[in-house]
Amino acid sequence: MFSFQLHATDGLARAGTLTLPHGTVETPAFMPVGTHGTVRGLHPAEVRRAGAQIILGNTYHLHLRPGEAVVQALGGLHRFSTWDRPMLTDSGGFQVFSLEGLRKIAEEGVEFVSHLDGSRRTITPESAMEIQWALGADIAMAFDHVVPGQASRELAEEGLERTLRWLDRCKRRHAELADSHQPSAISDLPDGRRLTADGSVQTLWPIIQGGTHDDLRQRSIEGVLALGPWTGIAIGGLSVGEPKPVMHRVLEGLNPALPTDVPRYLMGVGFPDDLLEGIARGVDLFDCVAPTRNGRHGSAWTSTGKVNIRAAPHRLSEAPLDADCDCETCQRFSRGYLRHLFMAEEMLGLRLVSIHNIRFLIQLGEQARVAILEDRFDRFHHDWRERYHPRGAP
RNA sequence: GGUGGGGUGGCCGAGUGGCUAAUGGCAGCAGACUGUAAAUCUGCCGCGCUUUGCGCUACGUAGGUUCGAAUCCUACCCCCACCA
Repeated sequence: MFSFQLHATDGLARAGTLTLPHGTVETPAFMPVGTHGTVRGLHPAEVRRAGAQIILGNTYHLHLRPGEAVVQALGGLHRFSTWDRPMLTDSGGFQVFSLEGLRKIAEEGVEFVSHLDGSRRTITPESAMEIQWALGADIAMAFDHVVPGQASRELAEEGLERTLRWLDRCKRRHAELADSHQPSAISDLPDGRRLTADGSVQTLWPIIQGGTHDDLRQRSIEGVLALGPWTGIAIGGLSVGEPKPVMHRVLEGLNPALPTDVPRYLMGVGFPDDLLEGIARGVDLFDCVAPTRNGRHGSAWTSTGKVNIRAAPHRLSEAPLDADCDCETCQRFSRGYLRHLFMAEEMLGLRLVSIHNIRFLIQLGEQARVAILEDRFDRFHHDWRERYHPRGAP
């Protein structure tokens, strides 16, 4: 049910196919983020047409609202959202980082003050598994302790050691859930719908931490592998405030220690240039809120750099966002119209640029894959960088 | 014709002697955003310059009082309400 086939490598870059209960994912691939069970602003059909093979959901947010019991009662996250392809749920570990000030970390778990109503919610490694099991994504993520990019060695070490201890607990609880899952014993609702998520099986992926310290990263991966085997391994705690060269160094340092026969997932990355830098360093999967968030904010990526569609010069432009893009937005709408939509605060504008940005990243993954298969990734990467000059970059 | 209220920067609208080139909001301009507390946030926003500063112009118009006026006085112009 869970397998990864590596088709080709080009330097450290890899092209493969990941097989999951709800379908396959050709890598390298970008996974759009759908925190609340929806890629914000977009219809599942639009996400699909943008080329998405797999999307994310979030444990913390879906636990608070509507609650995993509701999702489960309505058939699991796939059926609930009508996204019938692969899905991955994040564990809430990132919220330990992003909701700093609203949470308290203890060995047992993390106590959150709900940002919705102020109520106290505790997420433990065990409950993160139970929630994700109820949501029913193909891939569940271990509950981890993410620390900021500027974190001291001491804090990074604390985060990585706790993440390892929690991983052990996640693995045990997830195994219990899987063992107790008897397809023949799925309880049914009176109307015949199944209570468990599609009746399909779910896999658990661990997360490597260790901040920006190479030796801590090594310790983290050794600890993770000792608890294996795994069907995929995630690299967490990057793109959280550390300089880019540091992220690159950490990825390079990790490479020799990573097994080659499982996909590597770099969590929370990234921007287009980061995607290629990650692929160049052996990463297979990415996710990031940037395409949708930036899209809503009027910031679009194009093959020749970043474009702020609200900027005055686009007022009379008939050109598409990106002449080289095959997305629905670029095939149909002018910059002038898109700018108008943003100035008028029409929601269509937010959606159209989100669609473009998602398609842009997915297309980038597709192009990289072809280049790797044809053994010309370095050339592709170089040429791409030559054209893409994000403002403010050297 | 009379009485009362009012005319402030692109718009709305505070401000009733110095701390006011003038609070706010809108509009406009530019930027940020990396496992989503984000359709959010930040900066600029009279003109010019050698721009952490300097100069000029400015609160209907003209004049006056004062060391100093968007703020006080006079006249005029215009707008609104009510009365004839």
